[in-house]
Amino acid sequence: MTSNHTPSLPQQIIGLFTQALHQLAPELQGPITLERPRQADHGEFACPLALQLSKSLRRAPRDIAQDLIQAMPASPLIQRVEVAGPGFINVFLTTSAKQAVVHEVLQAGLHWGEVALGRNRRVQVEFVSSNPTGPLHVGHGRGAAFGDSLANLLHKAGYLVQREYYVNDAGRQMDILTLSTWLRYLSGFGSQIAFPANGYQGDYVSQMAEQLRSRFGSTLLHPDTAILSGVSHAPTHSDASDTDPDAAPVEAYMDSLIERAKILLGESYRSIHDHVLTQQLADCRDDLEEFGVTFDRWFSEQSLYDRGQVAQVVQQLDQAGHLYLQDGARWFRSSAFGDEKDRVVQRENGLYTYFASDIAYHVDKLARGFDLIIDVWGADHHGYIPRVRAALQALGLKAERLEVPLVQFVSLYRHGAKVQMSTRKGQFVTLRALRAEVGRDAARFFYVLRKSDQHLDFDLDLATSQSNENPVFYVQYAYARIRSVLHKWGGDPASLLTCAVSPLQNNAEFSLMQWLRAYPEIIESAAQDRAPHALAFYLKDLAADLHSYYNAVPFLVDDIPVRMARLALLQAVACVLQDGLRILGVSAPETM
RNA sequence: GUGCCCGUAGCUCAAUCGGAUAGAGCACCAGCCUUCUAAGCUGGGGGUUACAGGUUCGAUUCCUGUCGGGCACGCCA
Repeated sequence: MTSNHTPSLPQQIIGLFTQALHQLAPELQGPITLERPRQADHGEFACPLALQLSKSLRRAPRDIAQDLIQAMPASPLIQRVEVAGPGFINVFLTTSAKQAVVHEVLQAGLHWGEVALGRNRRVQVEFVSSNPTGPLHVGHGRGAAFGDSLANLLHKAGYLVQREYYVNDAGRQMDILTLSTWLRYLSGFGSQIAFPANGYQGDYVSQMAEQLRSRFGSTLLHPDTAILSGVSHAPTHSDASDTDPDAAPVEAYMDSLIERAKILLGESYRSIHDHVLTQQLADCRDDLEEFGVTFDRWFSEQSLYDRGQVAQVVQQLDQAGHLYLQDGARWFRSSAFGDEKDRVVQRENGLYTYFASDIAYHVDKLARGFDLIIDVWGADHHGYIPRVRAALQALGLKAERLEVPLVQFVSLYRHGAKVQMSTRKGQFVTLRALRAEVGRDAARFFYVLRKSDQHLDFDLDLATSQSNENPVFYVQYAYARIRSVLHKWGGDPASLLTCAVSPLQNNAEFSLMQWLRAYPEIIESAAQDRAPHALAFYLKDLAADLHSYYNAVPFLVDDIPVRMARLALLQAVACVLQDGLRILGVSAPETM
């Protein structure tokens, strides 16, 4: 890790300010920060220290700045410092200090940008965690792209990262999928049972029904009369409107069908259940792998029940006096821990709620010794965070270790109109379909191109057009151009490590060196803020500078020292582009 | 109705945890390939940061209110 050896250049500059501050006002030892000015004529670094001290010292910022400059020790890194604007201290580096970054990058290679933020602390990132009841759609794709990029980013920033997928294999949704598949299977044999309005209607259900038929033949068959015995009538349109598949009669019809299925099928019900679960998980895993996303662990919700962890955690809450009975259900007094109301953990019928198993899940995570637990959730779950925190607090656990970045919804637009999506009816654009249309690279880059908590309008026409409007091509093209030049040159890349960089003197070159210098800072702040989009924007900016340089200056010139220096700079830029794209899950093509 | 998030160029979005003259891309206008990839570059127009107050050296950022949008408010998961 680079920062463990010699102090980085920004750290050295901060050291100079620290000494100056110590001399000027020994009693004030706050953290000193550096900023990167937007404008080149404001120097390489700007320090707002004088502005911040103004209040406590009760003096004009510019006067303080002047004194700080006087107190700063001389340094071979610094050409000059000056007071600017309301009281900024602008730092101008010497030419050699600016150029030194090229060799720093080349020596570090793909390790450039590694920072010690994580200090080898263990972090778990749990993301996607979609119900295995159907194909992943474009909303899950955003969670996958964000979570994976964030995990890469945290790793780069010095954390030990584990990726986990929480499989909701224990709930009613799985029963609904099981029943939906069975009903499709039965209709293949001529059954006339009305398909529930809230059943899963996608083509993949019919495909799984076909699999049941080839695997189990007709052994899962039961006559309609036996199935419908005692089942409430299927709701007609007068009972429930089309727009509300969750209406009570619809739910009751579904529940009674599931109950009959379990009774009639016995052991076979489990076989169907396991078959559809296995199929959906395999499909999900393949889909994500093709998206460049892999998980270290797939954690089964059912396993929490099998090991008795759900019952145990409810018992612990009860013993600690945080539960009470009301209306036949068992409630957790979460309002005592900041939640807006109390929550049920065990229903009147004796079944635990999803909330109960989720408490057990988070207790299990904490017990596994992570210093930081990051749950990437859809923004629609935001109201759920306080109750999980409340439960962990009630159990005396370190709830502050749980962090929940929210990923906002994705709206699809086709021909300027919003596309309606419904998982049950199969009317959604799948992640797989999106990848097929725009490709993995464009999809992954597009997804992280805005803040995760910002609503994302995914323009299918734009994304599927394969046009140069898609910014991923812009960044990849910069990398491919560099590779092309280096290939044409044909020399030994190792020779670039030792060549002199003093010929790098023009503004385009200094600008690129500034960007290279900024990379570790971008990694650190993006990891700290859980903001992969900051890296995406950085790469766009770096690529823009590279393209500009490419058009302004010839590289393969006759002057050997100049040629070598410029190629060294290109190689350094390529390193950062390649590494940044890797973190975002985007390929860095040699040619385009 | 209550809570959370959001409102920045015609469109899609940034803005270094309160910093200097608010920046990119697309679209529009004018230029640049007999030399390393034109999926590129150079220049130009485009803003009361939804609105009104407040906090201070300084506000797109923090606080209050209004307007507008999204989401959530189950013994579903």
